[in-house]
Amino acid sequence: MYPYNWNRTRMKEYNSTGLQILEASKELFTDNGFRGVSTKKIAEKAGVNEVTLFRIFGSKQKLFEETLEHFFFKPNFSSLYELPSENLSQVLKHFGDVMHDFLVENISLIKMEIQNQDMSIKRSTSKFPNEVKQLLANQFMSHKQLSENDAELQAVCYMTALHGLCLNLYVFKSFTHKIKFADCLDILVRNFT
Amino acid sequence: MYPYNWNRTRMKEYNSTGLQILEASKELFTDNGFRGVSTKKIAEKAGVNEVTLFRIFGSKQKLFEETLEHFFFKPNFSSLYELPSENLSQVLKHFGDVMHDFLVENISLIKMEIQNQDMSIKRSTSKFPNEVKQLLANQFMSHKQLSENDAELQAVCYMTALHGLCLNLYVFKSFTHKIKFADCLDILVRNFT
DNA sequence: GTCATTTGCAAGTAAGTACTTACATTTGAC
DNA sequence: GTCAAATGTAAGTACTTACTTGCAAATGAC
Repeated sequence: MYPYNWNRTRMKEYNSTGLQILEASKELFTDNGFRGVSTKKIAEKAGVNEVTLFRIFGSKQKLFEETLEHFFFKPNFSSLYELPSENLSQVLKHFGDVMHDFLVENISLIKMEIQNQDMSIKRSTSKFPNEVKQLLANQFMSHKQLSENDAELQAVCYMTALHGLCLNLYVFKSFTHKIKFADCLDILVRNFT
Repeated sequence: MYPYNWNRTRMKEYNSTGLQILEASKELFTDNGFRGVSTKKIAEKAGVNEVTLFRIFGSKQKLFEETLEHFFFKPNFSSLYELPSENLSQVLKHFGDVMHDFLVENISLIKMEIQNQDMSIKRSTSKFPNEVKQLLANQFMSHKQLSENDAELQAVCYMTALHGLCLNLYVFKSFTHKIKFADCLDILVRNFT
């Protein structure tokens, strides 16, 4: 829990039946995408009658949105603002940890979103990047006396490097060898300092 | 054409009707994923009768595979082996260019594959990485006298950084500011040398 | 025990899906 | 002009889909 404020955007209340359905939805949508899942299968997996699903959520589309809403956590980047910013490598390390934990915590949501780019629900990938980039660029500027332009590029490279690393390790699972994130983060921090 | 040998794995011949269908398939599958497209719509877009589609390709699944097969190009990484390897930054630059061009050239295919992780068709993301990682690790070893382990980590970080950068720039389109790949590649090369 | 809420059950609707069959039309090589 | 291959047209099959309706059973607070 350490780097976050679990800051839900909205809080609808669901009884145990509704929660079972949400849980089943999350798993099935994650593995098969929106169109790859039928309400029948969701109900089955939730151990619930199909009609109950419609009574609670109204439609498959609304269930999908509610699933995202219910499981999606927004990281609190304020910890980056408050950072004891004497040491750039500490900043980058902390930033890497925050981003990593965020991605891991939301991995199934990210998969859901990747599988549904068409539905214009893109929280994890497109909402934060710009503000976070600026935040990180400021750190590069103050610690390495870079121009605004260079600092911005460094920030983009560092962020996307972390992003690509996590996607490859946890989503695409590209490498047969066991690669540890922590080791890679050390490398990145060293290279970017 | 410069970094590639357009090395198709198989070459089925299609007449203009078949090619129209493949073209329509590519666009529709890219935007909507396998399950988001009906054979009817593909036929419509191709300006062809639906039954013709089945006569040529047999099934929707086969059409999908044939679409991947037809548009997917495999980069020839032999140019990396033959590289005048005096200079690590040149190696990294060349490697970045190859990977960039490959990703750009195959962007719609990559989208198709991202949208169909369930179908176990993962060429771009999971076929090459291991061999390419080894290739790159060797360069790090010989140029920076790193241990095999460290060289491998550097290779993984560099590859995934490029991957993450391209995904963010061209697929997720994360940043509102116009960020140029070439500028970022310069940064990465510098940081990893 | 009563009563309202929640859930299950059975059946069904209207639409869409991949894919097939039979036959007619076009096309192009010879 | 002939003939075969390629394509179109129309219709239909068997299945799945999201979603609805009406009613019965269970549950739990009072």
